[in-house]
Amino acid sequence: MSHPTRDHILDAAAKVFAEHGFRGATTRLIAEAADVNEVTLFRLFGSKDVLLGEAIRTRVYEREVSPLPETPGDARAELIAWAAAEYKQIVAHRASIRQGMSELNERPELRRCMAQGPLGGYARLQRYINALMAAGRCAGDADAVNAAAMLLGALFADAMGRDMMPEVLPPAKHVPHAYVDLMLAGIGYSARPAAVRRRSASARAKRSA
Amino acid sequence: MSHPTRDHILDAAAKVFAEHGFRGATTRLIAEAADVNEVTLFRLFGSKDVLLGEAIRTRVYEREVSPLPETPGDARAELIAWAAAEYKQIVAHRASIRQGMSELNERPELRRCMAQGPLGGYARLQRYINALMAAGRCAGDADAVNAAAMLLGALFADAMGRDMMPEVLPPAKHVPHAYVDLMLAGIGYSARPAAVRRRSASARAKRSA
DNA sequence: CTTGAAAGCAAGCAATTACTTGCATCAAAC
DNA sequence: GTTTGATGCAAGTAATTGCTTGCTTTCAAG
Repeated sequence: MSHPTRDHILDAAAKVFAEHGFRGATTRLIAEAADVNEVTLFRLFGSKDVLLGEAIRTRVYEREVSPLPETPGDARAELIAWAAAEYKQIVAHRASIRQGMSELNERPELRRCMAQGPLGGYARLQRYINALMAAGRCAGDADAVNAAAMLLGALFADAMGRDMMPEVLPPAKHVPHAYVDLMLAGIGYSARPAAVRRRSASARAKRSA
Repeated sequence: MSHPTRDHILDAAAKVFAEHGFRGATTRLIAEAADVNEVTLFRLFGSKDVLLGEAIRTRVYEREVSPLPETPGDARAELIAWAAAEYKQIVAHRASIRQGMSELNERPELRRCMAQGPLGGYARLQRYINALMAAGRCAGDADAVNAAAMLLGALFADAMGRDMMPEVLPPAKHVPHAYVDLMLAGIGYSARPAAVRRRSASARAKRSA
């Protein structure tokens, strides 16, 4: 290739990183994957650290955030759509995410940009659940932090674990609605807005313990 | 040290692996951590692969399985105790687990022994939930696979994410009961055995969507 | 056609790493 | 006291890796 673009090289670098991790992503491997002379990497980026840093930042962690309405309408449908989008992204980047997490000890500067995406997701979901609660559409004693952590955690763990042990997980197609429904039931959600609220199952379980 | 034991070296190797991963766990680093001459490693184990393989297998993935009764009694208490034990183990080994997951591409032979522990947990939890259902103590349309995946997934993701973004997660002490209560509420659990079952919140949500 | 910037290519360098070899040391078994 | 077996130590080897250098090729703008 006579005019390799920065983008082209960054794509290749991100791919090699996803497969082999930081140490395993040698400049020779990256050059080969980009179909570019190794020297070009150094001329364009200066060092492996800079190249991989930019690749990881721009190709993995600067993901678009999925939309979730500020004021809940059909909560189940909205949450399933949102969860499906989040899940899809995590699955798509699962290899890079695994590598990134394992690199946290040795490259702590990545922590902030790694946490950025997930943090946004948690915050958005918490706001949404709080809005549901404020509208009287779920149990009054529901905890948005717990519920958001549980749903996003389940999505994350599912995406990470499916490669390793698909047989104990729900079928991939059911993932978003399976976890969303469980979470909604967990916070005592009812589809009818402003319906009369009973004590939630959670409250019942707690009281009787 | 004049008589370094295999165990001592394996402990050190597992520790170095947890911090630096497979490639980063150089034989020099391991020898230094074990306070042993590097040559001793090769005399005792033959190669880095064998040494680290045994270290990972015996120190990380051959974890004891937490007990969960075959026939549920006080389900909330039993599940919280079990979840707390599982969570504690995941947290304790979180660094090694991260490294192990990132190494799956390059050392697929570890997959089986890596999945062994989690698989047992999922299976055990699924059986327990099915027993709850059979006893009529939760919604008849509950799905043990989904519920088990959600609870264990939340515990796993919480343990993995807490280093990176503790601020969006429940306080560490609340983790077991927070997720267990959400899951129980999600499957429509009631503490009273053989109580009259209403349609679960999950079923309500589904029907109205 | 000339020129200049950017890419390729071959070679190499210094550091690291897995692993080996040869020898000295030391402690306990006989 | 001597043997024996395991360890430490110093040195070295071959391969890998990040990065550099010097030179040639390419290609489009002027």
